[in-house]
Amino acid sequence: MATDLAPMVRKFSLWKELSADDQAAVMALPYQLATLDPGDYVIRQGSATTHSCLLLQGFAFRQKLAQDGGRSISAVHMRGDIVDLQNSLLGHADHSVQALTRAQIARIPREAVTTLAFERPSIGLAMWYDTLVEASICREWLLNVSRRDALTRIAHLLCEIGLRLETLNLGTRSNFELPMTQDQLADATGMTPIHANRTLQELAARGLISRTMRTITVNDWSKLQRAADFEPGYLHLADGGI
Amino acid sequence: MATDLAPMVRKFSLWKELSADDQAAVMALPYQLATLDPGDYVIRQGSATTHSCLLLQGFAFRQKLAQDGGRSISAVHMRGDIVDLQNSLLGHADHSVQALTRAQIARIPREAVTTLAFERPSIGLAMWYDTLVEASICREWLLNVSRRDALTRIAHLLCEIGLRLETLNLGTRSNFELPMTQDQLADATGMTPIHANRTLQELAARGLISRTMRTITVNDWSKLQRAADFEPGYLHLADGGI
DNA sequence: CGTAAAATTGACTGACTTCAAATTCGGTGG
DNA sequence: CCACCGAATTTGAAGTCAGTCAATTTTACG
Repeated sequence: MATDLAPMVRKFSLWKELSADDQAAVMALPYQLATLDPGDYVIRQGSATTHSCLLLQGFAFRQKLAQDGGRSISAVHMRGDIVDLQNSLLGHADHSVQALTRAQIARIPREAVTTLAFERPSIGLAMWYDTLVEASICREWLLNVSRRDALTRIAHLLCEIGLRLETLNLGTRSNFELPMTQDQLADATGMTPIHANRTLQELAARGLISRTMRTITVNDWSKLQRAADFEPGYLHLADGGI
Repeated sequence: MATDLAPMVRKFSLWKELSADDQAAVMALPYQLATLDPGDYVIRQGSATTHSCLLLQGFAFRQKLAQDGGRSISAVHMRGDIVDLQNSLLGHADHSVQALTRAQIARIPREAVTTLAFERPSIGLAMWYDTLVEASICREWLLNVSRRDALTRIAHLLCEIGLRLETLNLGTRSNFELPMTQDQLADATGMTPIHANRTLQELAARGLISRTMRTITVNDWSKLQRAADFEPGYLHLADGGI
């Protein structure tokens, strides 16, 4: 059997224990592989949705645009994330998803996903759970943008990304490669790229992080966590499942 | 049969057509009624979750607190909203839900909800869809707070609330009673109550709205909509279902 | 190398916040 | 019916965090 969809099984297993049968059923989903370059669209705001996309490699992000061109990045996605469960069940995409880096995805027909979800409740619950965790992260970002100052906002995002990369063995929380530009960092924290740049410098000046271009080294995790007002509960990484 | 849960059927029917059997199954869910005063908690951040709560009457809101006491309101809920599908499937509540006005709720055991969802896929899909629409609204709010100025932010929230009230026959989009204080309005739009107050005055000064205390009259809906950068697609009110 | 994108720097501006006080509203009891 | 009180709203003045504009430097990459 092809094991391309193994990251999906790993993701679901974070939320709910799956039997061997369930795991096999996930891996047996029909799919089409595709490779994306940075900036390529996984789905475009307003278009009809027919597929769910699993991110196999690389990074992606969700974004919405304001009338004046202002951009809001509402999520960053990593290997194993089902980048498009959010949009694909709704009739129309209310936002866009784009590749952040070079990325590989698997496109799965929408009906195959929903059918599987209801044939196998464990899988269905894991999917549902997954969308709820995304919503939880979105609420935390809303708090981040609306009630924290620039330094805290950037620090918070760095904590979240570091921790999530560590969970995927793509780095450690104290040393990782930031997969986004300062422009994107700014759009994810609701500030200008100029100020995002100055805030990164301020974090370094205070000794909380060291950095070279995209590499972030956290000098003292618990100190950064405090400065970031970062409480990882909202990621629901160790909730004990459903 | 008791018809207390009829608002839930109406809500689900927005997302997916339900058979008579399905409708009966929803109404037959076990529940306990409770009445809440303004400020009473439906669920408290951090606590374990055992029930889903349906809002039968009145208004409620979701909130999260920052370390420094700053509050972010991440959703406003109305009659028929399942206020706690978000929290109740996750092990721990990552945010609080409180009554905004005097309110009546029905508490439904979590297992009854999930069991029904998988016994009857139409109902399950409607529930899932409901949580996805909430996530969509959250992303729009994130854009609102992070990339729009104060005037546009407040106008946008007024448009959303007006439209949702109209959908529930609790007013019209051009004339409705705002169910929240200016303090709460400020926490939902990421600004200070002082500035929220001045922004309301500015909206009135520009002739976009008239108001007496909590009553909002929209003088020219399409003008307000333009000023608000309000595109109602994110509410998914007429997607044609799944 | 050469080029475009990304990062960085500097000076200036302004939208929103902060702090402090006054006024109005809504409900309660005399 | 009116006096009272806390909550909500409103007003004013001064301060600041972050935005804007414009230019320079560094980096990635063919």
